[in-house]
Amino acid sequence: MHTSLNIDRAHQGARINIPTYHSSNPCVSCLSKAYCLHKSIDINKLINPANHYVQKFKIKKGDPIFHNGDDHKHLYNVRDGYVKIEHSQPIGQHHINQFGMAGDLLGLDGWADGKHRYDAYALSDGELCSINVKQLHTAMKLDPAVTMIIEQLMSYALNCTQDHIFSLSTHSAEQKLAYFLIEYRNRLDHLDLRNTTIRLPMSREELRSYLGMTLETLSRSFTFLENKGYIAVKNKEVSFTDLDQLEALLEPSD
Amino acid sequence: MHTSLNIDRAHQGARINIPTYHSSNPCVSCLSKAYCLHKSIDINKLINPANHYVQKFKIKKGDPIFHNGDDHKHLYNVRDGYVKIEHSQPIGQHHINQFGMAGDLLGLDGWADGKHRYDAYALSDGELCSINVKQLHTAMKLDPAVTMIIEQLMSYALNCTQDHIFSLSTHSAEQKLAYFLIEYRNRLDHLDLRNTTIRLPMSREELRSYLGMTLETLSRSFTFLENKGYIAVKNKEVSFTDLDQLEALLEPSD
DNA sequence: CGCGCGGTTGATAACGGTCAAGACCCGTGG
DNA sequence: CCACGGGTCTTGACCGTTATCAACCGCGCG
Repeated sequence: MHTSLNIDRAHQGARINIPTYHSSNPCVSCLSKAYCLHKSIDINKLINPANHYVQKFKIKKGDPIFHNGDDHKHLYNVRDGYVKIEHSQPIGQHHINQFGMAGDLLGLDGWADGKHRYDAYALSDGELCSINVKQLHTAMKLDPAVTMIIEQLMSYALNCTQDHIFSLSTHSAEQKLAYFLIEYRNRLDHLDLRNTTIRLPMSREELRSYLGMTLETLSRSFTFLENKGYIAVKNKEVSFTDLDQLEALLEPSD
Repeated sequence: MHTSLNIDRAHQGARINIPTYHSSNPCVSCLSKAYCLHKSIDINKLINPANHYVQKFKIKKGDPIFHNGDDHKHLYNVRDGYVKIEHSQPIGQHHINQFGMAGDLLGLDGWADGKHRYDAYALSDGELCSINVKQLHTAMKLDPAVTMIIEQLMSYALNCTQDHIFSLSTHSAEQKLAYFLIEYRNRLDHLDLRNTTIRLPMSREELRSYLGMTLETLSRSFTFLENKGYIAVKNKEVSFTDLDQLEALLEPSD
């Protein structure tokens, strides 16, 4: 089935298990390393002091991470928790264009002209790694593998947004929700957080914004999928009761 | 694997005609240089033989440039003419996610996993520069400025797709068209092709796909904008008769 | 307990999709 | 040069999906 293949392939970045070492470098003992931009870099290189450009810190639900207009001094890698990336409109309107989870790289929007275009907020408590852009450039010179990873991650990010565009421009409301749920679940799968029940970290309002529909239509789409028996919804908990049928919804109608 | 300076033609089957390699660097005499990824690189560095990774070639309307599944061996910079980037669906359906014009860099989709995800075709006769990715990497090591440019262009591309997402998820059909026309005109402006009348290189069907609506709705949106007096439409020629009002359409309703 | 907030459900209207027909454009060939 | 034909584009009538407006539910909290 094509559409699901699409989803799967979009998230096929080969994720490698890297054995743990011990050092003062936060990356060396990082449990999320396998999902980070350092995933395929020789771990020994990270012990090099020149590569100490990563700093980890905790975030609490609601904390801002960066703002539109801020200087683009860091990239951020999510270690734990969930974040949203949104575009603030003048009249108090927001449009969310990304939900980030462990392993996602944030802040690529600022690289074009040195300023962030979007706002990022924590949707839950969590932990981030900030990556100093200047020092990252130094590391890129020292180790071409870092450059490769960054390129790949940016290309990957580009492909994800293209998938989003595809969904927005071709799917119905119910299909958009189904597509989102499947894709979201797949991303969790890759983090070994697979479960038949997932908990959505975002409110209906935030999801509405991401999917480009109204609150009411989103709510009706949830109940539609629930009545069909494809999912079970309890507030922010979603159980996948018939994944095959849910995916079948996305097949081009005959 | 390509280590020679000659442009390889390892695409499957006959693709595009790449002429034999000239001794002089095509960038040095390139008229489109100002819109290219080399725009802020010292031109003298381009004369360095190690930087001879660019090959220009002509394309004719309808020519494929790359295909989904192709190895990602080149990036392409548009010198002249117009191209479309589309995603082919199994059942003969296409979804266009980008229209490229002079100065646009194509093929970033393949960097994530080494294979192109999309198809690119010429919408008009034109001229492209193919940039060998391997040799580009060499150039990036030699000159960090190249790395910076690539990063910036990828970040810029990301931001453009985010703008597209924003339009798709918040605008009405007429607003989507207005937004597209304004943005398209702005891009032409940057190429010093400013004119009150522009000629769209794509068919209604192609534009329909890009904007995520039906042919009929697109057509009606054109006539809506025309009846309002904001534009004048004659086939693919569009004149901007009241740009201010057209832009006012995009302001959040009062 | 009552209030506020997030979420759901219902009735109605508007927008956009669908189906069908007609107009226009343009290349081809008489 | 015009007539023809096929594809592209536009217009019209109708219908389905989604937005809008409004009421209601359930839960947490002061």
